[in-house]
Amino acid sequence: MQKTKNLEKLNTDSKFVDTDFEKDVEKFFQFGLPVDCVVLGYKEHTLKVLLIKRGEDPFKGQFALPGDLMRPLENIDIAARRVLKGVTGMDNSFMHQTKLYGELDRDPTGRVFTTGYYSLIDIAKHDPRTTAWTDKAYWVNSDKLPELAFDHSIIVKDAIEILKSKIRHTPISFELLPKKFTLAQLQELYELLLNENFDKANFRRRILSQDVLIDLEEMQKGVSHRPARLYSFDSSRYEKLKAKGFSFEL
Amino acid sequence: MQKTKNLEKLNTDSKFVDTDFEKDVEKFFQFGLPVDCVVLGYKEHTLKVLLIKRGEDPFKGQFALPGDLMRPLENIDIAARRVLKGVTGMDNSFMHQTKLYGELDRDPTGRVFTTGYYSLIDIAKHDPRTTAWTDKAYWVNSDKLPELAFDHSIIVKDAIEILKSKIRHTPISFELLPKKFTLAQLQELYELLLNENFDKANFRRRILSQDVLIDLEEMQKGVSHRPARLYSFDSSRYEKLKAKGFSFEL
DNA sequence: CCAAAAGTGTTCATTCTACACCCATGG
DNA sequence: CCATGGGTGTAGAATGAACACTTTTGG
Repeated sequence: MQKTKNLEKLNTDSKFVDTDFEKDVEKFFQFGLPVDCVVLGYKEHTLKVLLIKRGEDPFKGQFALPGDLMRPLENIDIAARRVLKGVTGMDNSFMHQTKLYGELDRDPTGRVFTTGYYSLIDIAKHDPRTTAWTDKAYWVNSDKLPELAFDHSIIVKDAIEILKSKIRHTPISFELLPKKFTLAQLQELYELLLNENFDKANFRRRILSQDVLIDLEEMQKGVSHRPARLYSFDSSRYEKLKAKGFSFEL
Repeated sequence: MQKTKNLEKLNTDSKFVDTDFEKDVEKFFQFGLPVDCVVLGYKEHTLKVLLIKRGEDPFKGQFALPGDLMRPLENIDIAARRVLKGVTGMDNSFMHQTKLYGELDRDPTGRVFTTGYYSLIDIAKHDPRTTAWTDKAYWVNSDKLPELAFDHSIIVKDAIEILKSKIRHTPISFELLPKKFTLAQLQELYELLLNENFDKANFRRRILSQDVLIDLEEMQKGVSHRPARLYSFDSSRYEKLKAKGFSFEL
């Protein structure tokens, strides 16, 4: 896109209208609106990002986020889930939107927006190397990311930051675990994402004192040590407490 | 838009493609991508939202958020600022994006997305009733909102929730105050947004202990009581602390 | 000297931190 | 009976809440 000459003027003078530009409306918006997914995965206390290698220009051969155009009558969240399922084969994972990206120069082929999404999965259970994308999907350590295509590096950075802040101040962590989980699993997840170690005793007290877990009175089985107690998240209780001004912390 | 018959199928079966629908791509995306602004304002310890009365169908005569189509080569943030300036006359206020909205039925005229933005201003200083929008702009108490056009009620709710959570856990509050401010002004802002009262002594200690304010060694002038000390936010110090793992709280 | 708001000190209760210790299971 | 991780108790430090108090200005 060469028509950048008047960009500055367009974006500073609210009365300025370039008719050549206006004629391009159709062309620009024919590109549609994609979603790009930051699929985070953990394995052995490391946070990884699922990347693909682009098969086409622009940025051919470079790492990028998995994404796709939204279909004309497709819900945004559903488009994101479709992409996630395509790469990982997973259907039921949690998925949140970050924001809409639309810098003018983010795509060299024209005006293309994109909607950022993120999710988090347990790599051991859902290895994407069993799907259609097999030949081009890679797990890359989140602290050793190469430069990504488009503005995808920024999208990843934003997603990780948002997830970290959410996990501290909202009970999002429970969406990331199986329905029944042990406090040790929960602690592991927090330590992984916040990159911090917690004292076992203090961690359990802090979590339990918030009073949003249901003690299932059920035990782990088949482990060669004292079996752990299983809990589940009491979302209806949480909603009640929240309505009264309570807010989950840490 | 009558073609809703196949919507469900489209959104559950990832291989299903309706060619009639695909032909409508151009039409749908010609609507472009608007921004809608949740302009929050405070006055006498009350939080208000700036609404307009729609002059056209759909939802003619109903309250709605001020918004406008993004121009083909306009930056998203800049479009939001353009709208804010149109309604309030203000140029330099802070402004953050919430997310992209795109439910299929959010606009009865077709497939229209919108990008949510929010900002917060001091009503006393910037009364919008001096701008072009004069005849149709209203400040409405945030806890007594009528039902709004489109999905604007949801957009407002999301924006307020995000602002509240941000002000608790990040130093966003300083973007909302003048460069030089007193601790009392800061406290007032927190009390307003969180709808909670704080003990003066404890509040100041909490803020000052975070060590991100610069004491300007300067005093308020012309007040008929002991003049307050002026402070400013030390953003470079904050960035340094943040990089070391510190996070601002409350 | 009064009103009004700025700004400080102190006490007591609560919570947090660190660390030592006991418990239940499989092999 | 040992290794392994689950789970608890507690002392001392740090933090927080409540409230009384002092200070500085204009009128």
